[in-house]
Amino acid sequence: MGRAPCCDKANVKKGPWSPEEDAKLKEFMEKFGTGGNWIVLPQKAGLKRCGKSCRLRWLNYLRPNIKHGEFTDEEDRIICTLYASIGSRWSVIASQLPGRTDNDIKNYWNTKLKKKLMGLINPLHQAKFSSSPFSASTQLLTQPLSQLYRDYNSFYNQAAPKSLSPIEAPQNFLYNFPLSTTQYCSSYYQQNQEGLVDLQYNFNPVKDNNNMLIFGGNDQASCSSSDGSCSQISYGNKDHVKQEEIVGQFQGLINSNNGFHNYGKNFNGDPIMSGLVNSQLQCDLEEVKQLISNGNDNINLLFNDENKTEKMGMYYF
DNA sequence: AATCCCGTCAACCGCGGTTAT
DNA sequence: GATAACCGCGGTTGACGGGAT
Repeated sequence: MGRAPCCDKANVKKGPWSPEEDAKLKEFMEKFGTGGNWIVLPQKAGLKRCGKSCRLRWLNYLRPNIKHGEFTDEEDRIICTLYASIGSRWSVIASQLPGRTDNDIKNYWNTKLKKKLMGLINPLHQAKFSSSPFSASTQLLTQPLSQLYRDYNSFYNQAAPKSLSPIEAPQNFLYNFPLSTTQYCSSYYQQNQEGLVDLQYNFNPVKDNNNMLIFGGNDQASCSSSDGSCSQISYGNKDHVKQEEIVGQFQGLINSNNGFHNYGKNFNGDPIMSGLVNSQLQCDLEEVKQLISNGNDNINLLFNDENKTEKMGMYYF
């Protein structure tokens, strides 16, 4: 024998909530809280609703400190970064955005943010940067990372030096990418004496023991969740690094996404980049995700100012 | 003015893990 | 231990409003 049914399914109201229902629920919650049981709440509060419906209404709309309205650029950046790292775990993403609900973020992603990103990387825009050595074609690249770095600087120093402001990103940044549910790959980037970017990488069969994703160095930002079940996410120190360093990171990330197993060094000892860089950009969701993932923390480049499209083209090739 | 189309978002549905009986 | 509800989550739906035709 199990429990008694939670409610009389035939006698509960469905559909949009009326202001009167909202008022009842809000008043009850403010006086008594859930009491740890959503199922009996509607009865006590005098609502002809299923407890599940009450819970949703409260969490997504009525509870205090809910933020409605436009998402900020910073919020955009966080959503993109986390989506690239952990996928559609909206509750975890929501835990990083105080006042935002998972439902809100999910809707925002599906209706706006995803399209925004796809629009930014459309072929027309690609054409604008077709002279970039990084957007030339869909091809297999096997160049030393340092050469890519030089090419990139050479190109963009001529093309648009003024629009590239210093980029905020952690230095010596440790990225963790999910390989599977039990395996993560870490890629580690540093600037060497010549100002070029070396790449170190290793495979960690140790996903987080505590469901923790680590995005950076030593400093951590705390995380809390409305339901107490949050996965923890910490960010590293936010040293400023120069554009050149970002380039190195970015190259490495592309490589990461095109197959970790191909990672390696050439005969000269230079890290090589191997894998397809797709300039056709037929953007389905997975590809948007991949593109975000390529930029990873550098996604903040997209949300810096009015010239978002301009910057997108520069950094996504 | 009527209709269609599309974007938005609140709410529902169903699943998987957990918990009470 | 078995059963069935609870709970939280992510995917999907459908009502609504505004713009286009």
